[in-house]
Amino acid sequence: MPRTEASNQQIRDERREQILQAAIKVFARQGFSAAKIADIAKAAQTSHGLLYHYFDNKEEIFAALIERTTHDLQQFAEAIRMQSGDAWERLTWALTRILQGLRRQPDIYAVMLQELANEAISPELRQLATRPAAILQETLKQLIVEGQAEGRVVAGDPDELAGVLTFCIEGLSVNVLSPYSASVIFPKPETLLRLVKS
Amino acid sequence: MPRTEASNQQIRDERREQILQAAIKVFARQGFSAAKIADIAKAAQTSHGLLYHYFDNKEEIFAALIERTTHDLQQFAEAIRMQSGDAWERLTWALTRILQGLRRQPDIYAVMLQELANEAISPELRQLATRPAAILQETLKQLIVEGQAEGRVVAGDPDELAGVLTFCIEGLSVNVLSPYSASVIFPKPETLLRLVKS
DNA sequence: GTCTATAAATCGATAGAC
DNA sequence: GTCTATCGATTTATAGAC
Repeated sequence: MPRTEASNQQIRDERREQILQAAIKVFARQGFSAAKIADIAKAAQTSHGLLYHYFDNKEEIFAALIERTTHDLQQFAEAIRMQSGDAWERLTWALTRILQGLRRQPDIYAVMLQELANEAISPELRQLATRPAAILQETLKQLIVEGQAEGRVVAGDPDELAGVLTFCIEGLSVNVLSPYSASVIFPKPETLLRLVKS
Repeated sequence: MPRTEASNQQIRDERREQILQAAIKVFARQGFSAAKIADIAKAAQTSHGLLYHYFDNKEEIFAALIERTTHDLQQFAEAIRMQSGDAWERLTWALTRILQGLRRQPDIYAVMLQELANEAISPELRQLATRPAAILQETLKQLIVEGQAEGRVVAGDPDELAGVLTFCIEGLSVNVLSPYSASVIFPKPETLLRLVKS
């Protein structure tokens, strides 16, 4: 009995997912350039030959990761808008969720940040890589602007305030990934919120 | 007339300095792994062969950078202690100086951060690379503890507070280095200080 | 769909001339 | 002290068998 087209498709989807998950881990810990195709293949428990069956090259894998992250963050932004409560409550909720996500999976945030300035990546891809952080920052900015109208967020340039929050999250992600991160203290949401509280 | 020993020494010192300055730029923009010896040599305006006359290998260059940065930050910490005024005033001075330094030379901060989690670097070197950030954080912590005794710094875990400030500085440095950093807003010292102000 | 073997290119590091 | 030529190892990517 031959494999059906449907089950073949399922196999492909699973493999692709395996590879992407492995790539996140490897990119986060080695950086794009040092990450070897063989490393990703090993982490995904496949041969490196098969990897080229799913992606044209290393940049394609990276691009797929960035696109997924961009999509995830857009959904997150949407979820925040759907959240009930005033802007301050939604800002609290958002930062709490972000810090939780960072605890479970710091890898993707670290990839996002580390490759921003990396000239080893093509300019087109690097520009793509700026998107997730931009979405995050823009989302926070919206909440800050609304919060200022409510009087619960301190006056001041909302871009500056959203930027500082973003820097914090990015800096934390890389520190968490360090093998010497035992002493890294995860800030509480309230600690970060002090930055913008009026 | 042959070159004297003294002038030879001066040539060596200058070359070494040229190479280190070039290495900072290249490491910051490409990361340790993607940074090619040829790139560093070109930026330093020497042949790549000569580079090996001054350093045994790529890791040695990186180690020299880290050591210098560690030394510079130790001196900075000492300068802060020498500063007059209470802890709050010295904390303000310190953050102002750090942000100024980041404007002029974001490269070394970015190198510090980006290689923290990079497994392409030997464990010994990576541990060394944790020192500069640790010194920075420890210095800020001291000021925070003193500031809390004065009542001008908010109560709370000083390690957490110092950590958040450090994350901000690190995150900012990488964003500034990105070629798409036109929209990055340098936070004012007062903005960061809100995180710890009582 | 998956693997192994291999081609082709890149890059760190060395040797030797000046 | 400095350079060019080159080796050797690593790694991306492909080809072809199963």
